[in-house]
Amino acid sequence: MPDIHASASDLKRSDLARLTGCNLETIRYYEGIGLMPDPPRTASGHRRYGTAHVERLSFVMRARDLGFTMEEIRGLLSLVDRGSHTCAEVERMGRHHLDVVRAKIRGLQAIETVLAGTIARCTGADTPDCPLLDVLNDGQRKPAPIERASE
Amino acid sequence: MPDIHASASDLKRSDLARLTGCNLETIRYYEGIGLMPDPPRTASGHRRYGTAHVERLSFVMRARDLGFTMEEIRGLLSLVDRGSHTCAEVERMGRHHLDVVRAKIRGLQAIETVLAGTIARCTGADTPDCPLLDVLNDGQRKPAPIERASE
DNA sequence: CCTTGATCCTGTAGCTACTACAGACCCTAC
DNA sequence: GTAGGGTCTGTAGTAGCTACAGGATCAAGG
Repeated sequence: MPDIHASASDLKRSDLARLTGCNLETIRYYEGIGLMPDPPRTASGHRRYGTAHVERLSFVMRARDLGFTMEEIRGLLSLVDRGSHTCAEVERMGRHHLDVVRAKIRGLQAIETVLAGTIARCTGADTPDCPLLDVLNDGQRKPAPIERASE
Repeated sequence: MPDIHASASDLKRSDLARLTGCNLETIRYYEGIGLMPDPPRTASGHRRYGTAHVERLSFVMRARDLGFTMEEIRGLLSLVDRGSHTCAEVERMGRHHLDVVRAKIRGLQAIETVLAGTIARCTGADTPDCPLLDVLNDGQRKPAPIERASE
């Protein structure tokens, strides 16, 4: 039967993982790179977490879900940890990230356009001629087979 | 002065890099993972490439530009190398990749929606209160007031 | 009290797709 | 002949985890 006191504080690593949805090993990783503070330990060296750790890790997870890089999350956390952050600062970081996200979307949409347009011309027949291969070969003929030296 | 014969065949690795726009080291990497065939060597061990290598690497580069993974590119190349590929096969791989690309777009658009909607409520003031931090601290309490694109 | 099985610990290797460097060798021009 | 590049190999580093090996420890059943 699970420890009834584990829901408030005194959490094991597996409890923290379960409560946050974070992978067990990732918690240790975040600790290693300094995103999560070193937790207190039992006499035998086992990590014990409290509600502050749950909140901290949840913050990291939500930032991660929004696509922030570890470096950006580190920046957000250090702003908050500093205790004197402003909405303007946070907004600036958010806007920068939004720009990155939108650039990624545009890049993928460009790919989608080419890919969808090309595949639409595919016959789906059992012939070697293929518009997609033509695009990959850049409008040229079929690739000349290379005699492979080894492998 | 550069070798005047280097444009047709007998290319050095740096020539191949220049002609394809591929990074010098990446060529060796592609050779290592078997995407590019082991090229012939001079007596002293220097790689020499021909036009077939240029075409092959260009194919890889274009597939890469379209976001295909190395594994997918390997699949495309092995189809072509087999010499008996069909448009249907290539199309199937292309459609699968297109699905992946579209899923990525949807994921990023969901992020964009939340991020843009949240940042729009930022005051940009010198106060610690910040809608973006609210979302990161507790995704439930103050969600962005915008309909979420499903998935 | 002892055993068993689950969980915890540490360190390290693996993943993708490169990129970069160190140190040795080679090649070409002057 | 020598100076400077280019090329060779192997290895390490990047992001962001994830997974395992091999040992220590914990919690419950007998």
